[in-house]
Amino acid sequence: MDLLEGLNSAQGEAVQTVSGPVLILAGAGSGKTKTLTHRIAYLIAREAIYPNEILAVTFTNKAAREMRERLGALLGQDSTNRGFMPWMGTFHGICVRMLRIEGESIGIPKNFVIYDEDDRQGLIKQAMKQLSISETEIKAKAVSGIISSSKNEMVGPDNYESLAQLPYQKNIAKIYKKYEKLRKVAKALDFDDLLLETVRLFREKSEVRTKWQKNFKHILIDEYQDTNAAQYHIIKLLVNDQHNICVVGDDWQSIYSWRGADFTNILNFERDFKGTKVIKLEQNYRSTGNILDAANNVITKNIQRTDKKLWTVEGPGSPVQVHSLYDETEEAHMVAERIASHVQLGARQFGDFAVLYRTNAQSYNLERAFMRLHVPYKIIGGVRFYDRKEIKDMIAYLRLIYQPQDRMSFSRIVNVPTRGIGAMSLEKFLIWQSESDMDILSALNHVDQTSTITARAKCALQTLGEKLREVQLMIDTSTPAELIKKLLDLTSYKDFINDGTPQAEDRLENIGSLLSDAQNFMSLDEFLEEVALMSSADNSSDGQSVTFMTLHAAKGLEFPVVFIIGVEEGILPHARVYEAGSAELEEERRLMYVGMTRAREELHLSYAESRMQFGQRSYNPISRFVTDMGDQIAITSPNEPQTIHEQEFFSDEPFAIGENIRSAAFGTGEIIEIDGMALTINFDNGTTKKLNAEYARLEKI
DNA sequence: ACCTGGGGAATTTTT
DNA sequence: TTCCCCAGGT
Ligand SMILES: Nc1ncnc2c1ncn2[C@@H]1O[C@H](COP(=O)(O)OP(=O)(O)OP(=O)(O)O)[C@@H](O)[C@H]1O
Repeated sequence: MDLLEGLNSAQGEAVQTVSGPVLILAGAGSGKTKTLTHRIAYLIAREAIYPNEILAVTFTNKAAREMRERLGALLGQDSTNRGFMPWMGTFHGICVRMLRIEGESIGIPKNFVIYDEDDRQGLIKQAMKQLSISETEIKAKAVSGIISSSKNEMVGPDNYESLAQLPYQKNIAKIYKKYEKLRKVAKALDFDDLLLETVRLFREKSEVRTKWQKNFKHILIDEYQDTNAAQYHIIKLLVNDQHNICVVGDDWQSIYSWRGADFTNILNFERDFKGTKVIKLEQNYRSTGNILDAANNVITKNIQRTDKKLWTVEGPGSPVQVHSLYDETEEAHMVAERIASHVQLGARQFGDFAVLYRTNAQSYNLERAFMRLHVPYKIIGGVRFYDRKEIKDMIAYLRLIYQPQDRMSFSRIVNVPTRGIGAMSLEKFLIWQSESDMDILSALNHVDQTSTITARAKCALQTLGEKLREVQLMIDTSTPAELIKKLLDLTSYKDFINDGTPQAEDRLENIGSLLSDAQNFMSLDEFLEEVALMSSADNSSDGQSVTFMTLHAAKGLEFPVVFIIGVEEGILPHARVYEAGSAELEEERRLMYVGMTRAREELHLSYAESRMQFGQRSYNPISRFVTDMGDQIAITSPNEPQTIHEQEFFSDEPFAIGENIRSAAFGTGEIIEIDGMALTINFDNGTTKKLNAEYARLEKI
């Protein structure tokens, strides 16, 4: 297969410039990701680079999976055969692999566990308790945020302490230190540590660094505009003197600065790597002209940005439509109804649609409306599957037997199901355990040696210890699924969740899904890694349902028809940025831009004149971004006759190729092609016209 | 130690 | 509106 097939000349150049640093700085839908994928295939097939000598970084696991699939297809290989695959994944995923292999040299045990946001907050609470800092003073959530952003800027606890000025900050410094201490005892790394410790590994162990520098002959990074300081350092440490690094990105689409991402990384790339070949891709293959124009009008209002041109050979297509609705219920209803009608018309599948929003809470109304109209949907993001209570409980059991120092997992499950061990006993046990030199499991087995705990609780802890030990002995000889089954059995967990409430059934079902999920893994560490790193954006969408997600989660995706809801002041841009400053407002604008450029053929924006927020009705004006779009947009108000026409129209049968129709403007003719809502019609007067089925008001004859 | 209900806070975005 | 935390009763 010709690996340059289907690429334009700039893309081809990017693929074939195999040595030296390459920067592909290009706008939305210009084929950056596609180019990157072809480049990897080209390196393997033409340049005879071994797959394991290539490091490819994507933004989500899902993007990595898709890239693997496309790569497999290009190379004629099976994408599930990891042997033929490069090192591919998110920064976090790659760091976990690296630390599992090399971490011991800097004191990280092979079986470290990964702490998520909940674990981190839990551990912070424990740290605060030990320091007698009350949660009414400082909230654990706030501390977590500060620790996370410090880590992303590579500010450690000592460093933070020296920077702390206010008493509030000094308290946080104390908590930060304590947290780190507890975290290390628990043999756990939090999300940010994965990056930070990898930096430390390469800095402190030059022989490890040299080994991997030699190994990775080519490094490729997608969505480079959203890399943070730690990630930047990892790259700098890993690139060898050949400087075969290719990064791809678009500063207009940087939307994660709140997480420490810094788009100046991409702007400074040329400075970082001398002799960089810069390739610009300017042709957009995704969206129609009107969508592109409107998006461009929004983004060019930003001051902090590079200049880029984007053009398309597509026609203007239908205008961006702005819908004004009475309230959020009507808004959701409008979306559901329009999608149902489009599909009923026969031109689209449910999977062609995406509904995007600024905050997760906005999906609630959508769900209700879609359920009412029986329109199938899938939510990407929101509550992760692995974040459900019952799932987290089972994972905590697994984690504890995998890493018997994992204090958070133990705290979570010690009394789940209830076995008569309260907060008091737990605290006493943990104090005693941490002063002994036993891990938690051994301490449970020897709990009779302590005198501070009541006999009743001791007995319960002893029994728990025996059960956990029994499962732990099976680790090396059993699959994750078998371990889960054993744990369910020993703890009677199913009886515990089957409490007769209506949700019990869902929970049991979730446990079932967990089991079947686990079947795909051979070893516990593999499974736990997947669980920890799987993000909410990694859910798969299918062709049979409409996709709901946040604007952030939509990055890198595309859909024929996109709805963006809640395009109001206070929501998009979000009210939180008003006081924050112009940089934050510019990021909101980029978010709008990202959302708009996901659409291929149709883009609908909607806003509600009134909206229920916190049980209070609020009235938000239309977003400034809409005003900025220019005049190529069509505004629909709820009570104008247009809506009524649409209703009448949508009750019609779908159009089909070969049917005869009558148009008020052009007379009678025959449909010769259907592309979404665009109908190509051969009129009897000899002309051929492309008309939008929604506007042209065609009548079947 | 466990359960229940009342009161108050909560929503930006996530690897 | 929903969820989470705490107080008080059992
Ligand atoms: N040379 C080409 N010819 C035809 N279609 C192309 C070409 N290059 C890319 N495309 C198509 O354009 C669309 C966008 O490509 P891709 O997702 O790689 O863009 P991108 O630059 O990564 O976009 P974004 O930055 O918005 O995520 C895809 O559907 C892809 O198949």
